[in-house]
Amino acid sequence: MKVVDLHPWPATAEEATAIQDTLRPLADLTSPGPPTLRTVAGLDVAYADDRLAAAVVVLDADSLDVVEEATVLDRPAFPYIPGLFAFRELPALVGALRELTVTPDLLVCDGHGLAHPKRFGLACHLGVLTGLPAIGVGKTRLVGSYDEPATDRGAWSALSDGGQVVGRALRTQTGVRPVFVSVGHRADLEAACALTLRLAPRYRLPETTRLADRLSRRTLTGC
DNA sequence: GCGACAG
DNA sequence: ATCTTGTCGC
Repeated sequence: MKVVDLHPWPATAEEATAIQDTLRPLADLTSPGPPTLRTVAGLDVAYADDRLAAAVVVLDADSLDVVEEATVLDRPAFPYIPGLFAFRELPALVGALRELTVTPDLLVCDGHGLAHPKRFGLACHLGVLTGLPAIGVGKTRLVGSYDEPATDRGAWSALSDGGQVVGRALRTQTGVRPVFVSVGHRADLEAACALTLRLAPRYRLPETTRLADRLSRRTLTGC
């Protein structure tokens, strides 16, 4: 699939923050979500020493069967700084997306979107660069506070930061820790949570990110 | 100054 | 993210 170029690429944290400020207004935070959902892509990155492997796995939205996979071996493009995490993985992830022959209807990112100190996490960034609907599903919190959701699958509570609801703590399986869902691009919070639940029929994490995680690790090991 | 801090 | 054994529980 086609993805816009990433330049200019930041050399400093200040430049990276400036790019976030520039792109933030382009994120669509209120659309109802993809009208038709045929394919869904999960993205993840694995690290070893100074190398990384980015993986994208495209699933059939109904059967959750794998439709296509793509990987890219690379070096971290930026140091890890909370809030600027996206700049570390973006080039490799975009490279993997470019190799896809099918254009997915949704991107499921491991990390946050709106639930970010500057309201522009990885899910927003990838959504804007690709133009595709994107949501963030994080394993841990970056910003905000929340009440512990009820114990049953589907239970949730608002994740609030700076007097604003930036996401939800969503229980995807009864009795497991919640995941943190936030809007990325072209899909509102309600849709993002419904999609997350649909993609996580059996485990805490969506099948998209579980499969992308597996693929990224295998790629790093087998080379 | 002291914590908190996606992956 | 990654380093890592056994162990508690369904």
